[in-house]
Amino acid sequence: MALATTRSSTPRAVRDPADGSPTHQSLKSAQTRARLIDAAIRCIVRFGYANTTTPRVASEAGLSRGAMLHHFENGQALIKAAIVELHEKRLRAFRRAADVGDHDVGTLVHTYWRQLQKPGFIAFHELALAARTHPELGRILQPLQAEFSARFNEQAYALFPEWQGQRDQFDLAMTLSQTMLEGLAVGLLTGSVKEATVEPMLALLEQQIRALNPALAQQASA
Amino acid sequence: MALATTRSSTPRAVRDPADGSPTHQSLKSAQTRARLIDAAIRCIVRFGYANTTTPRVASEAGLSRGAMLHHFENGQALIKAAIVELHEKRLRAFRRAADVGDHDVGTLVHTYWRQLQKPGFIAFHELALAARTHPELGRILQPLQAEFSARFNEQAYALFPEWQGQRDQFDLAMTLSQTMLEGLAVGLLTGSVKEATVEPMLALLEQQIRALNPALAQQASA
DNA sequence: TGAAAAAAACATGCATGCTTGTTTTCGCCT
DNA sequence: AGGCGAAAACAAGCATGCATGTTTTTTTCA
Repeated sequence: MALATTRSSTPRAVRDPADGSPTHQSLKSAQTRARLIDAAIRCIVRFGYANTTTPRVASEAGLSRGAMLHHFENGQALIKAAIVELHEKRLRAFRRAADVGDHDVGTLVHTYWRQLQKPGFIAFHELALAARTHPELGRILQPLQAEFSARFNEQAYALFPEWQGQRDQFDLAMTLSQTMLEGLAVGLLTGSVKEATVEPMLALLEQQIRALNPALAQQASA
Repeated sequence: MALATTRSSTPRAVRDPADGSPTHQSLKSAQTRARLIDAAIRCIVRFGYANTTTPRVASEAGLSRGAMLHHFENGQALIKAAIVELHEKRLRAFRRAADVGDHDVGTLVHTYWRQLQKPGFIAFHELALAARTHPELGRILQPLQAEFSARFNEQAYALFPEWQGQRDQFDLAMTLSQTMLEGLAVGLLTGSVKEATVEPMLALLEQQIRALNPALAQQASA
């Protein structure tokens, strides 16, 4: 997706009638848009961001390219929508994970790890790396990434009473977790890490987190 | 670089006369080839692999596109040469680091970390991620990556008497280091990690490595 | 019937490999 | 020794393919 620097114009959104009742067409339109966004994400995962072209996305969605551009104006608009969708997916998954009653460190680590195994992470990493050399993409991605990071850390901190009053240690543990787990995930993606070493790494991370908090230290580690 | 699936033909290498003495032409040719390879790597770092086109590389090298294709047949041959060059750079850097007399854990961690800060790592990561969706690239990259990994681990194991007889622990420490440091480097690249958190992370890694080896445990950690 | 959705047709730009042309260097041979 | 032919280094142009956005036509449905 070349992400041509075009003026972002008329965001051809679904417009219901004045009374707000969704018409048949507006429903179908929203549904088609969703199908296109999903197709875009699938393409990014399967072919990589660089090879995610408009004809491919359209064909993946089972639509003509013309129909696709009817809904999205240009490729950039579609990518932007896909990013927002991915972001919201991430937030939803985080909320779901936070709702789990069990706040054991090991469970948390494994939950986060499972998140990174999903296709969404691949797509995000593809986009994040592409953004390095594509300012246009960076401008879209950066604020969302910051928002997620802030919300994630804040919520997590509030969720764990064991860390109260040790914000620095907690932040360190969070950064450590993100770094290790994402490093592991990227390593798997690029083949520099073998599948068999994943579990030992998770155990090591868990152990390290416990070591950072005296209140957790006495609990057994795997 | 589209990496068209073309038959790899005549690897137009530099051929000296039978007596092996380098002629003026062969020297200049080798030099030009090196300039092209360097230009390719620079382009990958600056524009990303996907935006590394043959005209860009040629212009970066200060040559015409025709001249470039005279030396490299097609884009793929150039990329392949660039990968090999990067691989050898990595091996050389590793050898240099191993020659340092001081085998302190902290020094080693920082030395490895400094390696990952160099442009070569960016290029390698770009290529590794592109290889995920580009089998052609993967076939080139994979064996070199395996060779480096094996050589790296073997040499490092021989270099540290403190770990003798604890191969499993040692391998774990190596994987941990690679995962953490590469995760950190990628995090910096994609903006998901702040510069300020790097040093604390390195300290944490160092501490964890010491914890894995009783012989190192008594030494002070930062 | 008329507006939105979908499809098709169109025009442009760029990257790729290939081919042709020009200059420089090398080996050889009288 | 010196010039001649071959080959390599370099440059430029050509044709193809594909991705992009724009415009026009057809279909669908309230």
